[in-house]
Amino acid sequence: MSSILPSSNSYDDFNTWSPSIPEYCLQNELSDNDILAIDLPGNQKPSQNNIVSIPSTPPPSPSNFANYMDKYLRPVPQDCPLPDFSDVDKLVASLFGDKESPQDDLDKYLRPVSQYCQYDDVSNVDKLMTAVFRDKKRLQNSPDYHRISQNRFIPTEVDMEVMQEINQSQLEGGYANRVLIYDQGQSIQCPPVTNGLRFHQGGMNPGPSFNNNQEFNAFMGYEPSYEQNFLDNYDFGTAQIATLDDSNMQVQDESTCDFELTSSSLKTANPIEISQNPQQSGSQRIDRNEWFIVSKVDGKKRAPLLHEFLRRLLDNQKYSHVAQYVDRKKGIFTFYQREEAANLWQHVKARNSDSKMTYDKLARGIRYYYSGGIIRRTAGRFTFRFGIILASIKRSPIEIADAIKNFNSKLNSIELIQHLIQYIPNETEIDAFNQLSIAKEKLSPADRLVYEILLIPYYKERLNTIKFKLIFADNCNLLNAQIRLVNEACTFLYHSSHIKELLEIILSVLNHLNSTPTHRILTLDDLSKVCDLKTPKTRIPIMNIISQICNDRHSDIFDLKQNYNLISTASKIDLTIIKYEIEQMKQQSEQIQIWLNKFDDRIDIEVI
DNA sequence: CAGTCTTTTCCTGCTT
DNA sequence: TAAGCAGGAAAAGACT
Repeated sequence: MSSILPSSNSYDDFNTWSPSIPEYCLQNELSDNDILAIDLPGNQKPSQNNIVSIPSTPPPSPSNFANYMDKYLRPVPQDCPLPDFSDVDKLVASLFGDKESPQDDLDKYLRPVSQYCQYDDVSNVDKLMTAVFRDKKRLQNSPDYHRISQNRFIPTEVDMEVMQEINQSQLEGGYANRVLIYDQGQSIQCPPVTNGLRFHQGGMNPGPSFNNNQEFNAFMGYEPSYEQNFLDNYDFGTAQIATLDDSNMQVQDESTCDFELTSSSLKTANPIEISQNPQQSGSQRIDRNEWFIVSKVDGKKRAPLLHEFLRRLLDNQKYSHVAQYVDRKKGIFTFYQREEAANLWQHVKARNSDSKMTYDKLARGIRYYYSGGIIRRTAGRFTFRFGIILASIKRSPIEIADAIKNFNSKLNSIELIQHLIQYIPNETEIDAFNQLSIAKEKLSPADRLVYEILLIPYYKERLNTIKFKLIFADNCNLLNAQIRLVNEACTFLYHSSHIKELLEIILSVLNHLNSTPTHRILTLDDLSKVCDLKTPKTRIPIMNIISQICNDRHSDIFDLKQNYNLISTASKIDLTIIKYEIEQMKQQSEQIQIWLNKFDDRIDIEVI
């Protein structure tokens, strides 16, 4: 595919597409006094003689711009359309016994993600756009800037000493300086030495080096649980994929947009909030609504039962200081602040009483669950373990076990199956069941269910097969939705002339400011780091200059905002995770094929 | 209003 | 020895 950008190295070509600073001056009728550059070769001490006008030669052209564009924003291959999961039922059928359906379908649906969409880092562009919009806003509203014409702003604070200070502190360290001087001596020095960007002079030129403060993809709290030995423990986790949260897709309204100008505001764009603030005990407000259970049948709200309260407590990071899972997979949890937990329970529970709830009483309530198998004993202090939830299931243990044996996924919810997988008994427990001293009829419902399941041949494999069957379609649809979104964002970016324009401006400015021949040409690789750069003295972001140029000459770039949602959302999707999930699903389906072949009594296998 | 379920309260004995 | 745990007994709130 041909790029809209010139591939030639010639400055002439460069001038035709890149708005260089001198051109910018010329076209805006600015004099040499408006914008100057300091050119200081080597460690030469600065003086007035070093202040020269911007060289007439434009900055070197990033000759590989087009290549970078291709590298970062590769188009979607035309011959590989997105998968359509509309016939996922057929696919499931092919996996679970319907030999008419070709097995190839699975490969078709679970192709490597690289075949659907190709991009490396949408988030870089996301950050850039954020910075540009942010500075535009700041330009318009900030008291720190003074509007000198319709679209021109200068810092209100005149810092006449900035030149000397920069000369002293920067040049001793061997940095070259470029200072843009706006009107009467008001100066913006760029690039700064803060944030790790240094412009080395002389000798080997390593080019700009940046802090290695790579943003990590916050990704809505996803914790990748990479099972190395998943074939051993058969635990097919539900695909944990980023949920498309609409609330995070909204671009802030112009009138309420309030970006901070500190570099940390970008680093924490998508924080995972892990509160470390312990709740004060006693009189703190407890929002009961937070704890209410909403009935699936009639939508009525009610206070939680004790075991429901415990689940919610443990699932809420806010209360991690009160109680936390020691081993989430096994359902083992510990109270860290017992009286705090009791206090919470006091305010949340349905039945009222004048007396104070204590941990002792709370624990007695928990111990009542032992007999039903909802919670089991552990050896640890203040430590309990969840058992199998049968409270909300009306069918008998024998019915449930029967459904598992016959792969009846309609009679088994994914919650129950996951739960059963979670609490598959260990060797000791299996031995205990084998040497049962009491009649099986006298077991608790939970124990009776485990007892019945243990009698089923290949019960672990059956449970995992049913689980895979139950979540496969949902997983496919979720993956598909996310891939589609990334794909759309890639396509948009690749074809967006505004994005190209923006990137060109940024690269032009940066290369111009760093235009001595020995300096490495800045490329798209460097763009994401540019967002945080500020002048050391006046703390003016580089992006401010970019914004100003956009404001003055390319205001149509701000139209990008209309499509910003798409890029912003897509940039939060981590393709690595999607790739991992697809790979997992493939492995699982292969494993299930093996299992299905060994289920000797594979009778009445129900096909969805 | 009775019956049921789920705690709540209090307690004794046992264990760590 | 104190603190925590186990579980019996009875009562009580909430719900059906």
